[in-house]
Amino acid sequence: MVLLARYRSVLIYGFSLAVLLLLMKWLEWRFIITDYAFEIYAGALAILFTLLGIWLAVKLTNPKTVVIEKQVPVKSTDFILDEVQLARLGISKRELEVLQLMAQGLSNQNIADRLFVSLNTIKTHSSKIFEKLEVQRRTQAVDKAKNLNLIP
Amino acid sequence: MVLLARYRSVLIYGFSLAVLLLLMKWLEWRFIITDYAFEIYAGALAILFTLLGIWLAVKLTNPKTVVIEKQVPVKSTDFILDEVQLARLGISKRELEVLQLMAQGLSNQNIADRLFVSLNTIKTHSSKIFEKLEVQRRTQAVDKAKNLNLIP
DNA sequence: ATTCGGCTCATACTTTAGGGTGATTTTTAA
DNA sequence: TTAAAAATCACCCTAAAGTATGAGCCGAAT
Repeated sequence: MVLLARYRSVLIYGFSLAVLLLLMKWLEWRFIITDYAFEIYAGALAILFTLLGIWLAVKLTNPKTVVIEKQVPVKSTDFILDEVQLARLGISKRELEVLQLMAQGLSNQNIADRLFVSLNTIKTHSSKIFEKLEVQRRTQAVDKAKNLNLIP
Repeated sequence: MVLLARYRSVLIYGFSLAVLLLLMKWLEWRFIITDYAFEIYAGALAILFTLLGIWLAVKLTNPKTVVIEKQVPVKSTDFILDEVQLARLGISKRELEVLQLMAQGLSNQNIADRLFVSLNTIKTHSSKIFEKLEVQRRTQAVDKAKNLNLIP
């Protein structure tokens, strides 16, 4: 049934063709086609089938898909670490790691557990981070680090 | 000249039509069109002009455009407060204010000074914020609030 | 081989943050 | 106007964060 619906246009076209040929036959019987009338007949036929062809084409043509890029504000998932800043401030890999976890709201104890080191180690890292970022508190560090593109 | 280019297809069609009519005239002169040959002639004409019509339609039809919105990440400098979330969580104006300053790395004492209230007041606000955001620390609160679009 | 930076850990101490409770005063909305 | 919500503040106590200092370990560079 889907096939029938899909090729409905083709069927209609075929049916129309048959009807037209019958019509032509009838016209042939009805009038004697004279030489001068032939061009008119052929012209009418040409126009008719041209229109039929156009109609058929329009019906069957698949719509061309045009991709239009619409600018949609998306929370930029892309983050590019500013390694220049990182080097400039002299922040080590481990310190950056701590900074990232800090930004996620983890306590020093949490971070220590996560990295399998002692609480004191994290405290030391934190202190160095604060020194290098020239801040006093972790919330400041996180804020500044985000602005400097050190963390997402 | 643009017009000429635009309607080139139409011109070609018209030219083809003229050529075909001439051909028909020549054929007429060449052979005596007998009754039995007429249907074949008409059929060929029909098919020819149908194809011509299809070709014409395809050439002239403007492509049906289907707009597909492609999400392009744009760095969103703009921040729109999610008031729905704010209402859902029951966070008051003052609390949001405190939250914003908290996100900037200010200590409770700093915030108290900034808002001309006592440290205890800020502590109370903080506690309520943490309750409503279901967090334990200010760093968590800031992180969560940013994800919920409560603060920039 | 030795110096140096990075990572680790510890102890001691201070400051800040956070939890709990209770209370007063505005402000807002029914 | 009156009840509810918001904002204010205090006191006490605990937990977490931050400061200061010293030290051992290890790998890379000189």
